[in-house]
Amino acid sequence: MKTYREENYLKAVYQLANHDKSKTVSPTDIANWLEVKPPTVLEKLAILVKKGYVTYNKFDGARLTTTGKDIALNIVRRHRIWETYLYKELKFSWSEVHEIAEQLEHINSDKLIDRIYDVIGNPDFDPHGDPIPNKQGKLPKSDRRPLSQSIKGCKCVVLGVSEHSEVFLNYLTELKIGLNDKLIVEQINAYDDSLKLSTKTKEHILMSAKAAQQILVQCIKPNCACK
Amino acid sequence: MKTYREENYLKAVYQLANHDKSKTVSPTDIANWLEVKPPTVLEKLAILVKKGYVTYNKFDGARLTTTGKDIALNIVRRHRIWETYLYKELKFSWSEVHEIAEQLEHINSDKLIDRIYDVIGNPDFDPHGDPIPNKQGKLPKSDRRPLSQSIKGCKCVVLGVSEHSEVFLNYLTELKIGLNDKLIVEQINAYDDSLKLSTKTKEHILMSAKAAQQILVQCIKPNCACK
DNA sequence: TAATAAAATTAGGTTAACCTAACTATTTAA
DNA sequence: TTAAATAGTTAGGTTAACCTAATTTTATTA
Repeated sequence: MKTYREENYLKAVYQLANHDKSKTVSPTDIANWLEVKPPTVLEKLAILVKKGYVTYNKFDGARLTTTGKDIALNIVRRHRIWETYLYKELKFSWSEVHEIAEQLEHINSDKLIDRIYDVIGNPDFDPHGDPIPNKQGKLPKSDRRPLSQSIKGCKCVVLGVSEHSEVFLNYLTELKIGLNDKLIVEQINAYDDSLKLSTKTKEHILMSAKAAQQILVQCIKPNCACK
Repeated sequence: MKTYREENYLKAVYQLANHDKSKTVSPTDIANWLEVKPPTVLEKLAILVKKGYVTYNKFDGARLTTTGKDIALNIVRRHRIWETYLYKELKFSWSEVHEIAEQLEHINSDKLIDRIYDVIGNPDFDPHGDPIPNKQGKLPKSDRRPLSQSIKGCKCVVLGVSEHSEVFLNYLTELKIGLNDKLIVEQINAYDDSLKLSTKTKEHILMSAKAAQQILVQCIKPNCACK
């Protein structure tokens, strides 16, 4: 039996591991993420280890086993499907969908998920550009990297954002930058790495390196030297 | 803070009280309904009494206070809105909606409920004909009573069912009797109280008293002597 | 590298929500 | 009307999920 708490612990491990792949997932990280105290996490980790969902030791931190990852990906799937549904079908805004999806993701009905996934047209990506795992837990391929890694002259398409905060999303809306928009990097300021961009609708957009790090793009300029 | 368990206890008291208004709601009734043991119920009742949601004593059983009733009716509201939504928008069948709505009713987002209530067209009744309480916990008026109380010659409109089991609903579907259908009572068998009915599409339908007790109707024959 | 800070861990405690077993009070029925 | 059955209650126990405080490890930095 998987309770919603157990699901949340597994999802936390998954998300923390993916957020920074170079770092191990420590009990303290999980505790901060879930807003509980480290001893609570240790206790739960022991249970998850016993159930075969994670491995844990002080040096490698917590890692999901294959089974654990399957469960985590299924919750991520449900979350992203609900977010898309709330956004597209029920006309919720960017900033509202996450919190409600956090609750809805724990509703236990495959048929319901299948049904709403059909209604939204079986997309591969949610409205943030995040990939929706399939039923087998496989993520659709997408070659995304931060806009900040672009070089001058690069032409990219916006495929997502790595920050989901309201203030950031509103900032993008103001700049009229949205999913699937094409950006041309006109200039990169060598001093602070800020960018000058142009889009179809707007030219000479100035953007800080900080913001550019949160925008995920794919280069579509043939033979571009960008990484 | 209202947990989903607390919500379920209050809903149970509400439903048991409404199911048989002449009977008090005993700890054992609640225990059977929620599939827990009586001591568990007693314990929870003490908490609910302390919180001011119910009153309890051995002789009157459990009764909801005004506050408790407001909470219970809000859950009933959410449940019936979700059932209608699942049925009408997501094309779930009669027999599937209840179980999923049992989970969805605990999702805490007034905005979500408002949104889906709008989508289904702000109806007063759910697909079982059960009234949907408004936000203030007021039930829409409906004058319903069992078909079994009809007399010969009575003409009634079907406004609901008091049994929601799959087998019963399938039986009605077979007889082509649905919500808002009109029935004429041709004959009542004095021996076993079985009825002979006719509808627009079918004549001489035989129905047991048992089934007729579960169908809720309103008489639409002017000056009918039925009760 | 020794002192300090931070993280991991252990020990022990709380609360909610469940349980069984035993007992008491109330009904029901012989 | 008394014995048997049923319902209500109390006592005491378990587990999950949290906690704080104290201790041990590990990492950082002066």
